[in-house]
Amino acid sequence: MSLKHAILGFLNMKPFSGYDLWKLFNGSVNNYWSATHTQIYKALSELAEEKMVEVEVIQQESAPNKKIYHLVGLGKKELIAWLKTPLSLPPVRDKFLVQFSFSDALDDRDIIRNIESYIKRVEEKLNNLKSGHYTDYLKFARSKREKFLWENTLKHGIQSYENELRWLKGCLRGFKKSFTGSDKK
Amino acid sequence: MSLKHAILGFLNMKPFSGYDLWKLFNGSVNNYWSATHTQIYKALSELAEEKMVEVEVIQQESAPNKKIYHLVGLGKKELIAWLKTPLSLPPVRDKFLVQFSFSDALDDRDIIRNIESYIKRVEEKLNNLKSGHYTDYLKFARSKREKFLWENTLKHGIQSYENELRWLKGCLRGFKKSFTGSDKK
DNA sequence: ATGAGATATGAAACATATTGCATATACAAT
DNA sequence: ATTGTATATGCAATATGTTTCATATCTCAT
Repeated sequence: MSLKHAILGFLNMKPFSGYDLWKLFNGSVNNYWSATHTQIYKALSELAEEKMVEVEVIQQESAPNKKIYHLVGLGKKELIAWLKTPLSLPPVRDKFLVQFSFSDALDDRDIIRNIESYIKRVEEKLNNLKSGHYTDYLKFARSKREKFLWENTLKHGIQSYENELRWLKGCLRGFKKSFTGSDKK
Repeated sequence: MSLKHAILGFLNMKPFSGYDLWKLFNGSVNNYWSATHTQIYKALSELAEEKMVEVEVIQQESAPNKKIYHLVGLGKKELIAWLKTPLSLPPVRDKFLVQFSFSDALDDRDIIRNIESYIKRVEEKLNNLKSGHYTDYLKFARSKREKFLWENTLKHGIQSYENELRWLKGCLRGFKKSFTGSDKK
């Protein structure tokens, strides 16, 4: 499970609670993995069973008690081993492309509407990434090297969505040019 | 389930058996969705239960019997409705980026090795896509519009992997320039 | 004061995907 | 002769992910 490795990776920086980790994941502080809180709590209790992490309970009055998870020897070993394993490309599973490639069953107008609506979503995402909300955590990098890795991870997201947008706009232009006028299949 | 919609999309072109569909999916004729044969057979029997498709059994002597699935009214309606629904961006879940962003725990050499190994995999994939193995089915397009959609779906794959490669090579160059020499963290 | 939202955790049910096993025939290559 | 590959289907177990529900306190705004 790669979620567990992502958690071990975070805990290698410093101890976190499940709630902290959820915010790190969802707040898209880094934009390469998403997870729900339920998933994270479950993974953490499994990691504790597997002796990869240790729990420290913090009594709190201002809010419910916290469980802080610490990375221990076995977990660190597992993390390093995983970080060194060569990964293969993830399987592609893109709903939009499924929709797009079967769209000959639709009217021209519906096809154009779909592309335009998806363009809007990608643009929103891109503005969000570029807005700088997500550059704050770069300050917490503990070395130039770590900062380099984080900056480039962020850049990956921006570059990917820019590329997606380029493709979408090219499609829209091409489609309108070739098929507008004949608005029924 | 989007797998079911992809299946309905294929059956809208012409009737297929589960085995045919598996080849269409895995043979990466189109490169935007992957599925195992087990998954496909299960989805087909569920679609039959839901009255979206109908089964026709073909007796064969040269090979085991075939079940050919036909799209019927209800399935066609469901397909058209789904094709028109605006989709949101898929969640990002990229193992390589998880590995990359936590790699400060590794030596320079291991980081470089990881990037180089991933570059090779992306290049293989790209050569594969560009080789033209997957352009044959474009001939089966029944309209200029359908051909346009399929060509652009293929182009999406190529453009995405080219973009990935650009990013990877930029990272590698940047990393070597900034950190080579100090080979321990 | 009343409700919304943040903090904090987790069980249970459901949905989806992967891996391994199982079966059976035909044809081509070694 | 035997191995491998293609055809053709599907069950069972496991892994992974999402959604819904449940609980409990504090703070801030209306």
